Amino acid sequence: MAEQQAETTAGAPVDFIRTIVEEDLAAGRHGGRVATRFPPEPNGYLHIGHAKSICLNFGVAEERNGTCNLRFDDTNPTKEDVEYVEAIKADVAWLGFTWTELRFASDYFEQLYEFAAQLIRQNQAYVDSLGADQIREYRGTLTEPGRNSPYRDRPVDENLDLFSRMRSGEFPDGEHVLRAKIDMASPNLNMRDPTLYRIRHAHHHRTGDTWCIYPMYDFAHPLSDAIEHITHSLCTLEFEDHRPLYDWLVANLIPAGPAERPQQIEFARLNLNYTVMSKRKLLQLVQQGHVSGWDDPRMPTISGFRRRGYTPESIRNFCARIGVAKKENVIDVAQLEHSVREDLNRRVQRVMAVLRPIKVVLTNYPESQVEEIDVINNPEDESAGTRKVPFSRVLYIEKDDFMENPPKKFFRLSPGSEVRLRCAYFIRCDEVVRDEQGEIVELRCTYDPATRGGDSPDGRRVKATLHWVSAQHAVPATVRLYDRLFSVEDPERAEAGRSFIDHLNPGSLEILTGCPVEPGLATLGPGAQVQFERLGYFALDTVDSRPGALVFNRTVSLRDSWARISGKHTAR
RNA sequence: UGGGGCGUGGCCAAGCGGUAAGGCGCGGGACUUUGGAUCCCGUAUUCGAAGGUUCGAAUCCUUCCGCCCCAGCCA
Repeated sequence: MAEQQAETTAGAPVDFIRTIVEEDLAAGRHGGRVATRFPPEPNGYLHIGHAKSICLNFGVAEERNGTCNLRFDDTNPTKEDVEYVEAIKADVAWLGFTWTELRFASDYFEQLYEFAAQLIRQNQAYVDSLGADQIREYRGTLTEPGRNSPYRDRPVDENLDLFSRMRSGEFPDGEHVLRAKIDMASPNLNMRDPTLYRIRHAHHHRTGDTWCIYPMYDFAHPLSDAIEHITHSLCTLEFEDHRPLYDWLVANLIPAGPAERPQQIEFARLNLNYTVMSKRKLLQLVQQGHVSGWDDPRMPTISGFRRRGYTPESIRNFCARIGVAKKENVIDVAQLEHSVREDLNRRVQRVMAVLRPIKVVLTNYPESQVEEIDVINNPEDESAGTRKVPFSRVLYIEKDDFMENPPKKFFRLSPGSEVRLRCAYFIRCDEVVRDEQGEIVELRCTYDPATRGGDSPDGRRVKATLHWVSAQHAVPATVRLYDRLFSVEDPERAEAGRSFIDHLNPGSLEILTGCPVEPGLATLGPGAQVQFERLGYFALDTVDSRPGALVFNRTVSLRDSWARISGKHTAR
């Protein structure tokens, strides 16, 4: 009973695709095998939307002891590049998945060519010599049926001859195409004699100049799935109308019985608010220099999130939480941010850094004295222990941790009030020093020697604890504060005369220099992740940070209820 | 106006004829040496709408409404 319950709980499908997989398994289809594939085209970097697909495909396979191939859909040489295949492999691996086989659609070009020839022999494909414009005209419209091409009834032998001459390079681009012979009157436009092969005299990043005809996605994909014995071919909703073609090709070229053929199942792609997700638009951001590259920490790319300080676990948890369904969706970025905070909170060390410093002088603290204060590394993890942080007479605290005329809900430092310096002492502000312009330059305070460690023996309480850095021991750092790339929820929404570029958030990157951080940070390695106490999670930049010149990227700020109370939404 | 999909709280999402899970967000409280974290409590008399079937409907039927996708020799 308990055993059975554990089994149902652990094995319960969590979405409609897993339900289908389970039913197929129960029905004994595919001999109890589950085989999926993640099929990116190497024409750009992977983004968070791909992460959803990756988690689904690899996840379903893992759960069912199945296989999942990484297959590059490299059928259009003009848009693709090895740079992208390498980046994609790195991103999938970083997310923590291991592919069963690494494949390329181009591995199958010869087999695909044979399949095409077979279709011709079966009188189910023909070489059309209409131009692209004419083909479009003949296709008809959404409401009107198409017309047969005058070349539709070419004899099989002529088609075979023409197709082989297309392959051998006898014709220029666009002269002929190979089309499936299906039904020009079909209400589904994808079935109106879809193009299977086109001539492209282009260099392919893997096959070089071996080929000058390339298969279309609609032809290559189902057959590649069949070649790899894929059982469940998961893709996004816009391919729903292509399924009849997928099934037509498999049924006519693959001997397997219906229950053994690969099955295409569509799910809704991921959309996130305050960003754009299409490769075309991301490419535009890169090419026009609105961001520093595909891995700019503001980009919704896997590499951008990685550089920003996101962990693979946080992205996988995010994907697990948003679910898989067929409804168009727009996920709130807050959901993603929640996932990183949750993960970083339990694993990352706390550290003190002051972003916008104001000097505090402890007038009753001995001039040359330095104490090594024990500071807690991670209150969520006792085993993380403590570290020594130098404390002295002159310190820096955060500028907005002080207010000369505080509103009632302000608990931090103000004239006459007492606060705690984290793990150190209680201090009280006695005097505010200004320069000629009236700017506050220094706070003169007194500390209570009896409160060392942060507790008062007399039971006195304070309402706030501030982070601090000893001025003479501080190491300067550059800190990059990232905010959402776009200032509107849906930058892609069509608006007369406006492009998504017009919605870029001018404040998406704020760079702070010379920020005093505790000396221990000088030894952190690239990519190291920490929490700046009371501020947020930060990661040492993997590209620009140097041992003597630290550069931190803010991954995400801490939740800040004071910001909500005070109405200041610019997270510090 | 043809075809294919989808409509459950602000955003996701379970549910599949027996009387609305969960997460994010939001609001309130407890606790707190991060105004962090954690912990409580609250947040849809109602499932796009209207009819119908049924003892009983988010779940079945009918009609209507709304949104998305398709006319690449892109994927």
